[in-house]
Amino acid sequence: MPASSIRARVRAEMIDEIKAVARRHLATDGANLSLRAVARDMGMVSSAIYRYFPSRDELLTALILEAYEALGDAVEAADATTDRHDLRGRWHAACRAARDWALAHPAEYALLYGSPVPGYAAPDDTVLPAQRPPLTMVGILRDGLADGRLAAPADDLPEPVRADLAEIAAGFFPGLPEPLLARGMAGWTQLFGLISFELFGRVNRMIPHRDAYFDHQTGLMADLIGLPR
Amino acid sequence: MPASSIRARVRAEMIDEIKAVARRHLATDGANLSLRAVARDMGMVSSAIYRYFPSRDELLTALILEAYEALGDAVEAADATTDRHDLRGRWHAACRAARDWALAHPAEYALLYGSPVPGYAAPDDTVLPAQRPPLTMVGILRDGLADGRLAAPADDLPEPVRADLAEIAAGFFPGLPEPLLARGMAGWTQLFGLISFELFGRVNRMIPHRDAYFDHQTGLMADLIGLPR
DNA sequence: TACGAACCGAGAGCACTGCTCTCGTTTGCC
DNA sequence: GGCAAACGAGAGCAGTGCTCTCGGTTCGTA
Repeated sequence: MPASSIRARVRAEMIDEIKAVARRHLATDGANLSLRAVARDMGMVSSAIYRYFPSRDELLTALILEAYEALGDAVEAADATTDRHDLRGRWHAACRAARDWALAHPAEYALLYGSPVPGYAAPDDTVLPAQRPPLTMVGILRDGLADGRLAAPADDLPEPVRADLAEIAAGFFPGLPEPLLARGMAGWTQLFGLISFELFGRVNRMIPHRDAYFDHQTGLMADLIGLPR
Repeated sequence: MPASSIRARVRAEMIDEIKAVARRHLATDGANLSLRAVARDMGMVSSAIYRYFPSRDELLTALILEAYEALGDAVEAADATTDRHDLRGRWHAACRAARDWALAHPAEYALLYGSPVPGYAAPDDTVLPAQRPPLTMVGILRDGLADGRLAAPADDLPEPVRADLAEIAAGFFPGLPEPLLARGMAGWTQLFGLISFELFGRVNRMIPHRDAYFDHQTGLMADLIGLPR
């Protein structure tokens, strides 16, 4: 039985519609979202929006959260639908999924990974969703290690780095060797750089064949990690 | 003989002062630069700024250009003051210089490498200065190849990728093997990702020892490239 | 079932933004 | 010396995020 039903339901619908309209504006007009424009699109007055979101930043936060979840879903789904033992295939699938999502939602990607808005501080809610893509990628390494298809590299890390990585491993991948984690994070870092360069238009004029270039670059990181061909 | 002297000099000084004040605002208030605030700081009325810059975007462009040059200077200087034959030392020096500059000028770095401003399109003037850091880094590889301290990897690239890279090589590093260029670009891409992650605060809470982590991560890319220890 | 409280949308208003236009004044070249 | 270009100030326009007030609706509860 719906506790506070009708009102609560239309309220939830309103919130969804505001987010949808805002997302549309984000896609067309770019990052600087105008609350007033969203309100206009909904046939409302700007102050009415404040019944649902206490500020423009809160609206942005809601969009960011959903975007993180969407990106995480895409990456995890791509990984999950690839042969568990095909480590390299999973790596490429995850990378491509992230890129595809970013190319399909450039403004939202910029919201997630672009320059942070000055006054804006990402709330803690966003921390976990933001970790899903890198966790997926490192998960591939863990699986490879588990079934013997992947060997941990013998890098000797400086002690502070090893300790930091050990802390991370303890939280997410108990037992994962630090050198392997380090290489996996390098792969994730490079993936982010690849997508950002492409999306923010810094290499486009130099590299026409972006799909093939992307695959080759992520393949290089797969080599660095040691994923078998 | 100063063609149009006093007035022109005063004008140039005004332009410099506006840029200086704007840069200060950028550093304190973040990316959304307010023309009016700059004008206020200079004891002027906002419309007076328009005598020197046709729009806020033009002011930003001027700042971006100078920032690119500053970053390029820093990276090139770091490389130039390292033993020519110490390839790995040069690589690390260039990477650290880029990171140090970014940490010292976070707002300007965000201007260069953050999400692009919606309406704003980077003018062609910025293309060459923007290429200085990656060119410096690939230059290290070229030097290493020239004096035999570095061997070109035997990656076989997909033909379109090889062709794109060959085009780039032809323009900047004639004769540089495409597989080596590809790995160098992977290094540059990862460097950008590393700095962005650190600056935009995505890994900070997980990795306290950032300096050591940074060096290790850039060292991994040096390994991938084949720079001798 | 009636009432009070919570919720909601509209509207006015504040301080701010980029930018334009006009109006005197100053400046410097022919 | 005169004239045009350059200059700074001011008013004003359209837009922004956000606050506050005012009526009207809705809902939980007594």
